[in-house]
Amino acid sequence: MFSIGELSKRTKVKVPTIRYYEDMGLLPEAERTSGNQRRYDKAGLERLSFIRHARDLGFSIEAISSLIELQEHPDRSCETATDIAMSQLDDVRAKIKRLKTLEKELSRISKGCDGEGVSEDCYVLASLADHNLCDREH
Amino acid sequence: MFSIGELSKRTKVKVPTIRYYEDMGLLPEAERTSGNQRRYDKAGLERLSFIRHARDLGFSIEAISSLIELQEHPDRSCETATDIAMSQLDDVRAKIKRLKTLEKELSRISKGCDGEGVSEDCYVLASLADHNLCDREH
DNA sequence: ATAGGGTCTCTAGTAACTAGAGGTTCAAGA
DNA sequence: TCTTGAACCTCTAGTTACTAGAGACCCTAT
Repeated sequence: MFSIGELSKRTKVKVPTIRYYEDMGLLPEAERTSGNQRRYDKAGLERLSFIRHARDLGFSIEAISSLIELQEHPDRSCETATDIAMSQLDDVRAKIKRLKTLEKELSRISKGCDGEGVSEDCYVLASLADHNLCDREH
Repeated sequence: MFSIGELSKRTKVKVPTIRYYEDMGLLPEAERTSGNQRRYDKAGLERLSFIRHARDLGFSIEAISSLIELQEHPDRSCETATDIAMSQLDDVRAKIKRLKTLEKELSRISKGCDGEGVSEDCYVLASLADHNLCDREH
């Protein structure tokens, strides 16, 4: 059994965040000492690692809740879990696509006036003001 | 002179968002009719288009504020504006990199069990629980 | 026994909006 | 000119996923 601070160190999840996850129902209510402090065991550690990992992958708290529920009622869980992961994957792919467009535009914009000379009008500001300069819609 | 609804239609920025931008100081306080309704002109339209475009590119409200201030005091503005754009570009590139890693992991996870048969243990849940299955740190 | 670091709860703040309540104004048609 | 209803007004509160702070209490090592 170890304290919340210890759990925090091992999982790299901050202490208030752990309490927040408990409030949100992602973590079960922790056991307490007689002095009301939370104590955790290996199961708690694993559960929190799972959550942390899923958050790192961009799953929302809500999605993680579903995943955890599936874990606890494992009848037909795999398909739904796969669905959740795939929709997460769609999101990620859409974000990448969008960001690549932005990268293009931004690199064009930033290159505008870092040499000498062209200080009369700022190319950055002009580019932002005039959407027509963009290659694509966004 | 046109109403906030009209401005909203033309810029595709929602009405409450326009008011929010005014509160935040991104937009100057709008002129009002005798009945206290906001009225805008071409300058207002251009300013909001600028903001919208910059937001689309992922600039924070704070960054946009700086950009607007530079616009209004154009002495040496170009270098700072370029700096802001470049740091934005760095952010975008970092996000792309990170998302690509996630994409790989997620596509590996989702492929785990969409065939038949393997329903005993859910690969999605197992993958999320065990970070060691990942190719890289994240 | 006591010191000080860790922990407790609770409230409020963050970014960038969005939604709703309750009331007022504008513009078009009768 | 009057009326009606859509659009507008302000203000408060809610969203997501936390983070920060206040003030009080606990735990452990010396």
